[in-house]
Amino acid sequence: MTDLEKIAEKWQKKWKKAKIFEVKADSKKKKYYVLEMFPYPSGKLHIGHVRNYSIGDALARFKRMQGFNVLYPMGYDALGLPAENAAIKGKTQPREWTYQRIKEMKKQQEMLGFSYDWNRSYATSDESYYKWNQWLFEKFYEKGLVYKKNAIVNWCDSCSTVLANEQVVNGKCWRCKNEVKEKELEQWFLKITGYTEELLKDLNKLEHWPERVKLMQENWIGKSNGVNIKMKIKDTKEVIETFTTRHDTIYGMTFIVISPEHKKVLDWVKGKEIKGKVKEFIEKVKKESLIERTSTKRKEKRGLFLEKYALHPFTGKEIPVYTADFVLQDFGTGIVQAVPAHDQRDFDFAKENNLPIIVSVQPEEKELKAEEMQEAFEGYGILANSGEFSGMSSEKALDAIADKLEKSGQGKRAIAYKLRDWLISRQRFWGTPIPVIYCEKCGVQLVPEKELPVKLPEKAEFTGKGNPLNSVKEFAETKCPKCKGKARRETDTMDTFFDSSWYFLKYCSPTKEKIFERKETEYWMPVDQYIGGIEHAIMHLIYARFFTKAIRDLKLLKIDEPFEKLLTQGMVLKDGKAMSKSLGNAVDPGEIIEKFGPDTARVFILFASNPESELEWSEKGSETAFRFLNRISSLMQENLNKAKKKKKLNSKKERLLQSKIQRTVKNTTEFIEKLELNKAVSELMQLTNELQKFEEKNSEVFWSGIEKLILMLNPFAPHLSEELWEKTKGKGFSSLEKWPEFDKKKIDLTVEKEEEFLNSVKKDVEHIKELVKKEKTEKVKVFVAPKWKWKLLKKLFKEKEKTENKRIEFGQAMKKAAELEKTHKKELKGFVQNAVKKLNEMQEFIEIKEMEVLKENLKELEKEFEAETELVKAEKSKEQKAGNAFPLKPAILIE
RNA sequence: GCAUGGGUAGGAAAGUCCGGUCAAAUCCGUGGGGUUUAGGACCCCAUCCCUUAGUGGGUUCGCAGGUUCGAAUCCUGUCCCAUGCACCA
Repeated sequence: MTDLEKIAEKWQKKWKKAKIFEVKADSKKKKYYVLEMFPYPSGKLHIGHVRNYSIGDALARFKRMQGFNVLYPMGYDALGLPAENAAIKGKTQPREWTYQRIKEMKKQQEMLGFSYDWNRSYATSDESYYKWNQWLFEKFYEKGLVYKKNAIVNWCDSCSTVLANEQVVNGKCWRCKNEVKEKELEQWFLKITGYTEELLKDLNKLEHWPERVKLMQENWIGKSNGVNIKMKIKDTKEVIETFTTRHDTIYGMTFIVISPEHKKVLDWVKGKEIKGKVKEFIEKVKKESLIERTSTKRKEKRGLFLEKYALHPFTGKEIPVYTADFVLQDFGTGIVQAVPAHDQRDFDFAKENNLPIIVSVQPEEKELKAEEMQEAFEGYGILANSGEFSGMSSEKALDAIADKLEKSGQGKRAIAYKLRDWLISRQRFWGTPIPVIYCEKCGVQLVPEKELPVKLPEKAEFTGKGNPLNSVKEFAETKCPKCKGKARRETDTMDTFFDSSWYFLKYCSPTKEKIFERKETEYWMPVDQYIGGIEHAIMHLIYARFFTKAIRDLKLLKIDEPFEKLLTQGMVLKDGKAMSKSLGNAVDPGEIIEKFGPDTARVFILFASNPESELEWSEKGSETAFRFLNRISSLMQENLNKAKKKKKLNSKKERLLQSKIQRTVKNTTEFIEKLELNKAVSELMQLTNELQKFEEKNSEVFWSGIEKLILMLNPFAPHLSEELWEKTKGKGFSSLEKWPEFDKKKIDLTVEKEEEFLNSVKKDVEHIKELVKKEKTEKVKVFVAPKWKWKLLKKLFKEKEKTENKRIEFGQAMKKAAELEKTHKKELKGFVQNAVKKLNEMQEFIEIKEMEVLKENLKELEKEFEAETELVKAEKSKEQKAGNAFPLKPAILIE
């Protein structure tokens, strides 16, 4: 309601004025760096943004209250296509459009009351930011981490630019979902493959990353251990190399497949009759979009015989060489040994082309016969038809065969990765200009450091065709920095993922003179908690890790990994579907803020679901949150007049409430620490209920509960927290208060457990009653026995069951008592005895004529069954090993 | 196909690591009552099924088995769902 809105505005102003969220590096203080993935400024805040920032702000506020020096910044990933598309559509320029959106977005963020240090904010489209993109590019160039090459690249028609491999999702453009084509172009690459091993290995260091993200990166890197095998081509001096991880099947090789893009293919068919056919085939493959080519739905494999034979390295047999579309150019060597018996793809191809099948690995269960096989056997087994290796297991053969290849110089162990170098050229305007000049005489020249940044022109024409930078003469035409002659500027710009690969470093020290102040940056880094969407699991998160390592190797920083903890938040759904503009089902968070204020929006979104799970949007949900906040508010304000004459009480109820308050403090703290914020809110709701039910609203406990509740509310509903804090205390900021600390001493276990315990006893008694009724007996014996004696008891009574018609059952109350006595020895001295007493008293309620309660009186029984003492001992040590506290339980004997 | 994470009351979502206090927190929804000019809001009670004044009984935590005196919780198998990867040799 407007009330909450007014409060929000009031406190946002106060915070700003008092500058309470501005921070400085201070080596004396413990730091904590909370970071959300910065947004692309599309203008309006999406509900997913609200969720993202509500999580981050809750943590930032929590850590701040715990006494940490908290860095919590916000910025804008402001370069990129949408601005340019807007320019094509309308009369605006990308710059104008972008900064307008940033303004709008920032306003909304401020309305929500996030505790950012706005002083450190920037946009990647600021010249003072992208200057350092260019600077880094040059440093990387000098280090050999940047290179230009002619390559087959992924081309998106609708974005009219190339894409990195990471940006191709299922053969489609990650942004516009258009099908991606192959195109041959000269482009700039970053040598991320120089860090493949480290990127893979260091995943182990990331203990606090979600397993699935690490797994996705691992898969993306795609390491395969295998061998490269050299094979001579018959009647020539040529040697080709195949890569395989299954060299144990080498004797099953019946043909070779080379990828259609491989240079050798055209070489080989030169001047031959099949040339035409082969060329046609290659063209066909190239024209196919990636999605068609890699579809698993298509089973048939297309290929051609190249009229060449390779010689088997061990047997010297002639092996025909084919080219086929199922072999990829850029994995391994682009050539594979085909073993139809043990690889499904090879099997399919062999069947279609009538190629022989040789079984070289036999599974253990049955014997394979080549003629009868319906599918390939891809498992490990025992080698057959494999010369000297026949009879060996696959596992052993892998090593033995690799050894033999290496010794004979016919091959060596090799590792292949799926990860390729990162293509960063983009044929677009609104990106960081690549600081390179092409001179006819001097070739590729870097723009001298002093001349950085290479600025984007103020204006350009956006026709939607080609890169607008090409048509800006002042930009494209330049002089060679070396010979001062006529030269042309690189008009490709950088992939915007370049910008976001190091932006978290810039927040640490917003200086303009350097890329960053080392000392400050090293103080703040690494990011302690990073929060963002799962969609960046590979692209952004692997690039950022790569940059951090590369920057370390430039000796600019000493940090290996940028993000200590990672939380990947779930999506916000409506009717089970992701919300999106294109589906037209997006909820505007602005409406809720207007209706209920920012606190409500935040509490609702945090309470509705665990941050990692998906969140189902509901209209009612925000009302709940709103009511909850109002309830706290009125609970406090209605009783404010009673606060002055606080009474000290010492009733059981009061002690129970005190315990409850402490439990809430403990649980809430732990939940926020684990970022299980929905549970934290639930805890606060429970405490609110308890406080409301508590009758003595003028008591000290009640008010200490209220105070703690208000403080613990700050991370979730900061404005209301401040308002209520001011009302109780008269001054100050709750945001600057100390987070309530759990005080074990204030928990009154005795009282707390009493009821619980009595209930247990009651249950046991009731159980006894029931048994009595069923068994129609009038006599009951209750033994209180350690658990390790149960086995014995059981045996004992099994006998009696037969001979004397007696039964045994086990209760639980005494166990409870015993456990408590053990873990809380001092507080609960004599609890067990009490329990026994209670149990005796309970007899009154049971219509049993005779009931004995005996504690550990089993010695006599043991004597009766002396042979069983060994059993008892064994059970006892087993229990103790398992660390069971004090497994004392009553055994009930019915006679 | 491979990998990971899940399946809990009308809905969302705790509890599962560490078995007994679990017919199972919390929130919504639904029903009843109080307050209110009405609506809303607020407060109280109920909400798996049968039964009672309190109470008692029955059936539940995807499905099927197993371990145990005792299983939502441990073990085995199985089905379903979500996400990611996928002609990677």
